[in-house]
Amino acid sequence: MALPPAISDDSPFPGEPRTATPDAAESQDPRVRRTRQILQQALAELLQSREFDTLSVQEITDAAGVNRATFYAHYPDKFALLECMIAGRFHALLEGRGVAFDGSCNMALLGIVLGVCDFLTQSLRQGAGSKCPKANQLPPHMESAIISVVRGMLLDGIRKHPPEGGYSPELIASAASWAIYGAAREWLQTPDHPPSEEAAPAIQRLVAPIMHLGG
Amino acid sequence: MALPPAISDDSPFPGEPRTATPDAAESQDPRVRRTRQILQQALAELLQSREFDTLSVQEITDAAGVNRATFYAHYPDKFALLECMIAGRFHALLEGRGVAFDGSCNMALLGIVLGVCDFLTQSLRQGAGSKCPKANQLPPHMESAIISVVRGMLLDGIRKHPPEGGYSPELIASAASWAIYGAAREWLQTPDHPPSEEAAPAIQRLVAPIMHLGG
DNA sequence: CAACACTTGTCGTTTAGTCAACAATTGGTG
DNA sequence: CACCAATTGTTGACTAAACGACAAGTGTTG
Repeated sequence: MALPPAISDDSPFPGEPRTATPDAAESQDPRVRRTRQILQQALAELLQSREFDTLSVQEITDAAGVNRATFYAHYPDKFALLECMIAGRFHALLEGRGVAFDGSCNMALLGIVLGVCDFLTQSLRQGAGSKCPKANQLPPHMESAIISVVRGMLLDGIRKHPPEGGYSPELIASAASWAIYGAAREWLQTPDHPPSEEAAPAIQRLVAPIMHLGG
Repeated sequence: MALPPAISDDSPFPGEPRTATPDAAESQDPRVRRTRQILQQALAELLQSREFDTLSVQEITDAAGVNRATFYAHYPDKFALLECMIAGRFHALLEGRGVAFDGSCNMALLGIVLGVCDFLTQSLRQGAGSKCPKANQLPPHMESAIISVVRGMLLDGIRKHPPEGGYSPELIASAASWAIYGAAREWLQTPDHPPSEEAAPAIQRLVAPIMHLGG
């Protein structure tokens, strides 16, 4: 297997596999939680010194102290593990900041945008040791994982406070999440870019019209 | 069960249970390594804010994310867990300092004595938050655990370089380990005691004659 | 080309961990 | 005293993980 599988279906839970596990909801079993967390932790540590593409499933499971067959009981391949790890960590970052669609939608949106900017920054800083072919750029698997999480959170928010423009929540969420990521990426690659606290509100105002379509 | 079970038989491995597990050697299975480490870690964290006697097995397993029945598959009771935790951490301290009976026996003995002094000091510092009935004193379970580890290490050393006094290695190891602990305890309770680097050589010279009996 | 070392998924069997229930014990509290 | 709530070990059924082996694919080295 050389190419990562395409991301198509809706992401069920951050940090939890999409495929390969028939469990619809997140697993209650402590054993399952444990092994998945161990695997994600091991991957994160390996990524500090190694490039993702050079890692084999065997290496990951060895580092995790988990049997290789167990890996395949949770993730279809290493790309799925990477996605779940990214999603889980990004979700944790937002949760740690208390970002949620409880109060103002605009505040939540701003929090998400700021989260994307900061998460992107720290992800690039971490992988600075490896010699990337294209500098200041995340591997595509990571990008799609982040977008997927953002889309899920926006979808939650839209369903709590549905707009009235006739657009499907999925369409709005997809458009907005890709827009947020693209803008954040553009901001980060700009040579002398302002701090995230300054850029995020601008991006938020840029994307807000998509969210409030017809509202 | 109110009183801890007596420590009688020889300790097989530091950080590993003595009883309740039929495994003679340390377990190879990653699962049992994991659970034991998780349980010991959970106990260590709970001890930072709670007194050992007030902890229930349920609380420990809850903190560890391990089922209560699993606890009893590894340890006969919470006292055994405490012993294994202490033994494991003390053993790790010595290993981190490279203390072993490879080269000079006197150097190894000095390292062990120094280890006991420092381990005792840091153990008391950690439990400083809890209101101990007798200040500057470890609960008896911890004391016996430390002595047990020291005895095991001395036994290893004696068997590598057996003295010729006709005494059994077990007797020599027991006498020396209790002497070391007693001396270190006395040193620590002395009001204006010197630093461990100063006290350890003195204790070592005190105990050395026991070790070299007839050699 | 063949030989080689390595990786990828998958499978069946054995073992460890989970979970709910159990009787027995302990420690208050009215 | 009786009552209640919590803790202690233990059991049995179910499930996840470990382990070894397997066929098949991928380089790469001579």
